[in-house]
Amino acid sequence: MELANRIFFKLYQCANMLHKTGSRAVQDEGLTTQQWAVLGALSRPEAAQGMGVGELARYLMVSRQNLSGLITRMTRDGHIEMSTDGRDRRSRLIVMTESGRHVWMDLAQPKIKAYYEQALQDFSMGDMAHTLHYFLKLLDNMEKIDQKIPESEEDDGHHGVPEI
Amino acid sequence: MELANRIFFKLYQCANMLHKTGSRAVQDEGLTTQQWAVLGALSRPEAAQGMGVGELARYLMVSRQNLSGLITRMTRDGHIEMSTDGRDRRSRLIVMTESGRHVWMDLAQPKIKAYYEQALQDFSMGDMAHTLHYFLKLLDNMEKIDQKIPESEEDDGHHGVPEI
DNA sequence: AAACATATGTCAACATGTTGTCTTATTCTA
DNA sequence: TAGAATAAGACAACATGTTGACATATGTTT
Repeated sequence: MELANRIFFKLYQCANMLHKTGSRAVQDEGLTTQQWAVLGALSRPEAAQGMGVGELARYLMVSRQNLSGLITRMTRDGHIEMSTDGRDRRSRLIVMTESGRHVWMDLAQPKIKAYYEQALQDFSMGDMAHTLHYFLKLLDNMEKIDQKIPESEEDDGHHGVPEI
Repeated sequence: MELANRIFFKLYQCANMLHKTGSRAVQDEGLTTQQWAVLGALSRPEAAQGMGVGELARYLMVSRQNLSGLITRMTRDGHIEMSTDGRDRRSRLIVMTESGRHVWMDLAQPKIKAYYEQALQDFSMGDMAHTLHYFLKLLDNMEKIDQKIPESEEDDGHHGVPEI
């Protein structure tokens, strides 16, 4: 399994470098790699009405508690705000503010575009398609590992009294 | 750059899942994904004599300050220990302890092997080779981005008086 | 209505990651 | 030898990530 070992070590290094270089690319806008992911998620047409907290946490694949801190900081910075969902009053929708949209579209996007171009230097269209394909496959397998937990069915919350 | 966008978002998700599922795979041994990377680095024949702090930080692509905390915890847990380098007395060599080697070889390795098998489910030998190739290429580009900093040449330290 | 499920908030403890600053040893070099 | 570079340690501030536990409000089902 020497190949497997090298793959995961490189993935680990890639993760560290993405965090470092990605955050550095948008630091002038007061953003980080994670906040960039949040704004990216909220800027999708599918999320035009906003996204619930749990929904966004699942989408980004981070814990609800972790996202909570992110939301606090981004609300403080005026990038996003919460609004209540009319249909389900338990849900609170996270939406981009006008200021957030400006920061994202006008300030961050050019930096991100430049970052992508450098990070994917010498990648052909086919290379990119293959890379994405392997990422999707890897992610799929890791999600299966994640769900393969016998006790406490996948998430938190108290699903009724545990029969003592 | 829609493809680029998807690639980096998947990389971000992969990083989160590697952290989560990897740490969970070795939690019974009291390890985390990062500590697993450290032990993996130290168990290589090239590192038989140990590795310096800065050397290991560069190898793992993390900051010296971050590695410092990791070292403290792993020393506390008895997995590693520091020894002085005879050749360069500024350097301190990080080496695995007997206990650390046991935890790594006998306890963690079987779990890691199983993890690799699940995470690389349905990857052919060729798929793995390609995946590794794209990771290496991506990492190479990100390293170039990292080094492309005009001021404060790449690392910390005081390189003489900065001409006031 | 009562029980259960869902959606979120909050607090805590901990491990990782970054940057910046300052100090102390060494070693290398002009 | 003096100065510069290198290797580490230590501290701080901050952002991210995890898990666990407990509270609260609101839907849904029986």
